[in-house]
Amino acid sequence: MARQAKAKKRTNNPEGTRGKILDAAADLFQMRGYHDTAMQDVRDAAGVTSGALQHHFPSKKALGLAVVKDRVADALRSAWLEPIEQAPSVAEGISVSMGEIAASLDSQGFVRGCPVNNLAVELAFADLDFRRALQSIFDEWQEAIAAKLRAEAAPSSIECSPDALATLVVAAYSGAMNMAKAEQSSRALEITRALLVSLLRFSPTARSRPRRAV
Amino acid sequence: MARQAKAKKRTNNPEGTRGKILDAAADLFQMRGYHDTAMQDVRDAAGVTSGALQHHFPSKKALGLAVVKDRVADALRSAWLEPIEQAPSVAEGISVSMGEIAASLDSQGFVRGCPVNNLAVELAFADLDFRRALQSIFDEWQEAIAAKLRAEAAPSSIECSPDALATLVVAAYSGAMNMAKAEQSSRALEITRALLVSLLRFSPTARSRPRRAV
Amino acid sequence: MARQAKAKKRTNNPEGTRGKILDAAADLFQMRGYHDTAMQDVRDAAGVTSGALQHHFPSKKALGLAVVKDRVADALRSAWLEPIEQAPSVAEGISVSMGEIAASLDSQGFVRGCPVNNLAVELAFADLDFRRALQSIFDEWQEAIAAKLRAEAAPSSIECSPDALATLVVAAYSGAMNMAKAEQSSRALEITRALLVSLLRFSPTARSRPRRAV
Amino acid sequence: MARQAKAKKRTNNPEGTRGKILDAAADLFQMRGYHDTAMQDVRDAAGVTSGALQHHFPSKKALGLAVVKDRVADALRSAWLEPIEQAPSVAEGISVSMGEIAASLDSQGFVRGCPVNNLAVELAFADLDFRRALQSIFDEWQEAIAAKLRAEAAPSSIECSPDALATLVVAAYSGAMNMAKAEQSSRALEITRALLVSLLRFSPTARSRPRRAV
DNA sequence: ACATACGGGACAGCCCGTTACT
DNA sequence: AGTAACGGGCTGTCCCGTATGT
Repeated sequence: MARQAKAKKRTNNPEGTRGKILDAAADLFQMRGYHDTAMQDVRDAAGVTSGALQHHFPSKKALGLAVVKDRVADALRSAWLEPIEQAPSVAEGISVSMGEIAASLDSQGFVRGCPVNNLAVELAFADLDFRRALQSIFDEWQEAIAAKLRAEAAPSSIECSPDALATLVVAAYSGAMNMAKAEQSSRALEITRALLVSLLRFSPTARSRPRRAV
Repeated sequence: MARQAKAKKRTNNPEGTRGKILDAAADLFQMRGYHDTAMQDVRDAAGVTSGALQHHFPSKKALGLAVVKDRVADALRSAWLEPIEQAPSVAEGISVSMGEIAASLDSQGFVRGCPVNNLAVELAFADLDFRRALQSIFDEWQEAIAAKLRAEAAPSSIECSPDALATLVVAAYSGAMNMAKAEQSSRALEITRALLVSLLRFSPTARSRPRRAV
Repeated sequence: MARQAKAKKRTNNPEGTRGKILDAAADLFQMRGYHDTAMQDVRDAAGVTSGALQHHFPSKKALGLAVVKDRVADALRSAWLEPIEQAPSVAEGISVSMGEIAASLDSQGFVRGCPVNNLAVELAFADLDFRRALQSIFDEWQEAIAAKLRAEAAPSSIECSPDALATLVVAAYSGAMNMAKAEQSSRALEITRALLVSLLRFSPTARSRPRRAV
Repeated sequence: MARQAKAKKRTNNPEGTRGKILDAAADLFQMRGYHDTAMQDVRDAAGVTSGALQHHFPSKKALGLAVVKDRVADALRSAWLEPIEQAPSVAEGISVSMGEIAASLDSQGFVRGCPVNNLAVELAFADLDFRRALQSIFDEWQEAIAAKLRAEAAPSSIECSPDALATLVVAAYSGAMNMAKAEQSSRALEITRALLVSLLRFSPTARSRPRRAV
């Protein structure tokens, strides 16, 4: 995953100082949280000096927001948005996304949690700027799922509107990730994936059989 | 000669002092997070001195763990475990719990998030002791729901086992709370509540006609 | 070593709380120094509570002075004063004292230093009360040696007066102990002992043939 | 023309700042001891800010070790090593060194003790790093004297080897300084100086008589 | 652009002592 | 006599940000 030939769509100038800082910061923020990460930790992890760090990010908050916008958002895109767009159905897209995440958790051996979640829980209430940045990520996330759901044939009932279902999907995933973090296991993630998939297959939008949830 | 009445009188009240500290800490940890809360904030909020605080909680971590065990666990019990036990069905229990939480959010006007979630996301990965304490809360939570589900007649398929459903419920709630925190609104909570309830009503375990949710 | 039948010569009331505290404090002060020893360390080492400690010694300084008077002075007496008094000559007395101290250092495997020295160096300059207490110990020490020297016949030259020689002996021992502490070895102590002994044997005050050192 | 014009101007002077800190720390450590000196005292005495102090010395221990290496060692050099090297004989070198030290004590009116001694007694046992640093100072000290003794003609017996004599000299001085500190007087120092000098004059290196110590 | 020096403020933990209580 | 609660204050360290220097 490090220096792979295949470039991301957005050119992040991975060789640059800024990129190294963002990588290090994204990693530390996800692992230890924003407040428990000192700028000096970022500095050390990125292998740059305070001056260089200061040059690119005038404050810790600026760095945090940049991480949200330039790293977390991208991570979400590649882990969720793209798989769902390219999948034949929402159910399969979710299955793939969550499956791969769970698999990577298992291979890693530990669960650091979802970066969107982590930062949202830690900062959304206290800081308006972070809230806005994270909220727009959540919105984009739900909208991507809802759009795909809408594209899947049959009209849905009010209670099971695509928007509502999308919210449930994101919520269930987020919460499952929290639980996975608390128990350092992919168990909750796998269970949630299975239930979510079967729920979506038999949701009102599917035609094959009379509606039977799960 | 004047000695100013007996204003000097100090009254020992260990349980009271301890309780005040825990209350203040639980509040601050939920609102601002663990790392962003200074011991001095706790001290001030509780109206105690450093000495008293030190006496009851020798370290910040000890205070944090005590908050988890003596306050967060209790909050979960009264907000989730008891309503579910006393409700005629899981669906109704969940509906009541989440409904009341959403209602209190609306009346408050802001969303501080679920204390279990908040601490789990911030601390579970980095600190083993917090992880264990929070994990046992998650376990208890799921088990309470699963037990109630098991008591609701019809056997379920493997995928829809009471345990799995319970995990989904907790995950969906947790994630919805995260989203609610990110957007400072009870929207995600309400949507998740509605979907969860309808899902549970029509799940294999339900046999008779749906009952009215709160 | 705990509840042994064989009592020390001086009855220190080993069963009493006060004695336990003094023993623990003397030990800690010698090992870690006065300022690096917390009252709580003393409390823990002595196995008593803060209240009990407070009851016997109203302040840390009071405890320190009590240690000087009730423990350090006694230690000096049994390690130096008595051996010298009972020895046939000063040279032999010194040889015995320093030899035994060096031997106990070797068997212990570490050098904690001389308690008189340690406290004098740490406290004599800053605190008048400690200075006085320690100074009187130094005085007693020198006087005991000088008295014995005076009793050893031949008159001495001015430069080699008994008082001066006694000062040199105490100084050489103290400094050797410092060096022993710095290098954690009895080397300096042994060398100093040997030189001191041969010096005293051939000093103007000695008249007869040298006697065998212990 | 006051320096008021460019009040904002801050001038970087790393060596100067570092030196000021070391000077202040060396002084305080000698006067009040290591543990009784707060970093804030150093900060205030040096007239620097916490940030600057932290930048140059990341911890109190680092500062302490730097003081030993950059100040105490130098002080020893100018007070002992150089006088001895330049003196015609060891005896005279010692006489000069100790005499000047005693004289400065008298003119000061108080005795703060020998910095090597003070730190060795306070820290050598508990801290390995300090022990090593101080031990190497003691070694250098003895070696300088021993080397000069070796250069002084006649071969010596084993017991009165130059190394042994050097150890005695250092020990006697150290201990005398301890006593001087305890009684706040140069008395012990002067006595020790006189005895040491006369001892060395008649030491094996003198040819006139068959070896007879003192 | 990057690197070092510095400013000033906070934070968690500790520590000595006093006071209520048994 | 002995225990536990409590009162304040201090200490070493850290941390974020700015200024200087190259």
